[in-house]
Amino acid sequence: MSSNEPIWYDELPSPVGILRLVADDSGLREIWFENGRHQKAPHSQWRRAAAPFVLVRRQLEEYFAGERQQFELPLHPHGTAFQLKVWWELARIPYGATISYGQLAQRIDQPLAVRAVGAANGRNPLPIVLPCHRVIGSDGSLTGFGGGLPTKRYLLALENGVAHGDLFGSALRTR
Amino acid sequence: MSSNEPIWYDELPSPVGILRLVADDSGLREIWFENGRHQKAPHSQWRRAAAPFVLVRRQLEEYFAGERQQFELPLHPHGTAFQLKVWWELARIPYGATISYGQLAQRIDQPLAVRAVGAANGRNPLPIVLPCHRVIGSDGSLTGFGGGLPTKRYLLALENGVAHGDLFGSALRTR
DNA sequence: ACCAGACTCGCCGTTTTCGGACATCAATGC
DNA sequence: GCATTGATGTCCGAAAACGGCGAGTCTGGT
Repeated sequence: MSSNEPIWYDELPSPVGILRLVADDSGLREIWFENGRHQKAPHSQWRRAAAPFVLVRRQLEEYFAGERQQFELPLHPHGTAFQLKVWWELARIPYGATISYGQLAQRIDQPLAVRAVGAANGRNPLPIVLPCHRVIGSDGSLTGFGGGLPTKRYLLALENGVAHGDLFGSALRTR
Repeated sequence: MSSNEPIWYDELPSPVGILRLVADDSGLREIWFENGRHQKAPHSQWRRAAAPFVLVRRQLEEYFAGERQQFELPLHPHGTAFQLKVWWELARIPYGATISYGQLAQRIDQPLAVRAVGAANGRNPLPIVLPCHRVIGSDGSLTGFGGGLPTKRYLLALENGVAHGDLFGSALRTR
């Protein structure tokens, strides 16, 4: 049956809404956006606790304050071999940069697996920390984000030092 | 990914061949027949140990010596809800008795789920202890057994006090 | 000419769906 | 006798559908 190992969760307010954090003893497993796309209820056997998330909380707060460009956290995302390959490649996109899905496909040596990369991106269990928001359409359009396009736009604006007030007024095209 | 909880295994010689025993901390999980149908190699992360199987070993030895008619062991079989229902019902078939797949289906209040019962029976992870060998065709034929029909015949003969020598000469029809 | 959209088609991993096969058995029609 | 059929849950394989794409074509408006 499923694992007996304990799973922890907690919530964290942020400029882009409440974040639900999930972790096990070996690292951070998931981050959900409140009202995000794959929103689901915490599993009944999970336990709420703040202690496992002290590091995560601090680094995310620093990130949103514009004071952190890189995360140093134990991560433990779950997925297929292909998905993990894509997700770890995300971590290598520099802060503030953007690449296209096609380029990302090339970087994992599967230049034709473009749609598959898109699908894997769409299931990134650790948004923000694994910066899937830095991947955009080859024509510069944002095309999609689990936490909603405004959030994607906000994160990119944040990383480019743009003033925060214009959550809905950015110059970045939505399409 | 999967559980971190330790899994133990060991082997036990018996009149019907070597038995592979698998257990976790909450009870016996599996018994395989050497050369049985769903024969598989022990998982690489399992650890071999004798201590968890002291009780199991003694009770099985007593059973094969004809000195035990009922097992008193912590069991922890894994399966679907339906399968567990079938398997626990097996434990209520008296020593030496036989019933048909149809009767077994009735006892779990699903008189039509006869084939499903057959399939569940075929996946009994704890043969001998959960006596699937006591389930036979409605016409008295043995019809099938994970450890081979001769073994099924042997177990039934043992439980009926028949002399052991005739492993292949029993009067019980094979079909 | 040029450009923005709308449309088509090929690409690929994952998910979903579907169809059989099973350690059955009783009823039916021939 | 004997083949057929229907009822049940699960597993397994195959097949199809489905995406946070992208390059190419076509169309219509300037």
